Amino acid sequence: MTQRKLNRDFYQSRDVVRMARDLIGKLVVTVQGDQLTSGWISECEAYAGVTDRASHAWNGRRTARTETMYHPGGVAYVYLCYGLHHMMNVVTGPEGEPHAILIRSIFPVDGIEFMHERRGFPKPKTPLAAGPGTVCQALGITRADDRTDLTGNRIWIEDRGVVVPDTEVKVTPRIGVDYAGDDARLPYRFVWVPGE
DNA sequence: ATGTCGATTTGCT
DNA sequence: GCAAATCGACATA
Repeated sequence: MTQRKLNRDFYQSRDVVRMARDLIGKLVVTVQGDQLTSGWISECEAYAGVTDRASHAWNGRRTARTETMYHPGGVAYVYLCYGLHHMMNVVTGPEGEPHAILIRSIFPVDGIEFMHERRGFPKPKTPLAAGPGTVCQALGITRADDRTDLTGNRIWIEDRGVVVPDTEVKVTPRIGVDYAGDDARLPYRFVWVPGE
């Protein structure tokens, strides 16, 4: 059996946009106490280093918050948005290059009941983990998880051998980055649409 | 020190 | 469709 948990080499092995494409169909897992929750990554967006106006690290911006993005690939970048929503990113690439991938949606797999609990038992029609804020809420990820090593035993990503063909992956511009000028139109968002 | 606004979600009109 | 919720990061001074 090959090692399923993605290792540090993987996180540094390819361009951030290619990496975002390849994270579709991988399983993101969190462990909190004896509760394990997980889901297939079904939607994510690449934020490409210092040249990407949509990125927090655009133009080399380096602050206490963005410092995480400059870490070596394979750590989590988690920040607070609108004062109440946590955003979970996967840092990729070599140390010093601030590439990151925002996890926007998952298809829930393990611990679904516990994820419902974390979400406050939303109405049946409400998506459980569709949208970056709800993903973090369902998986129990908060700003305390910023800089968590993704090769550790708190948060990690597994390759379970699921192969998502290009025909099932929609590529679109990113959401909510209108401030980024021309870069707002870059095709850096990947959405898994099974059965397409 | 102060003001603006965000890689959003939810519920109400 | 619209606005409230809610706060820290960042820019400006």
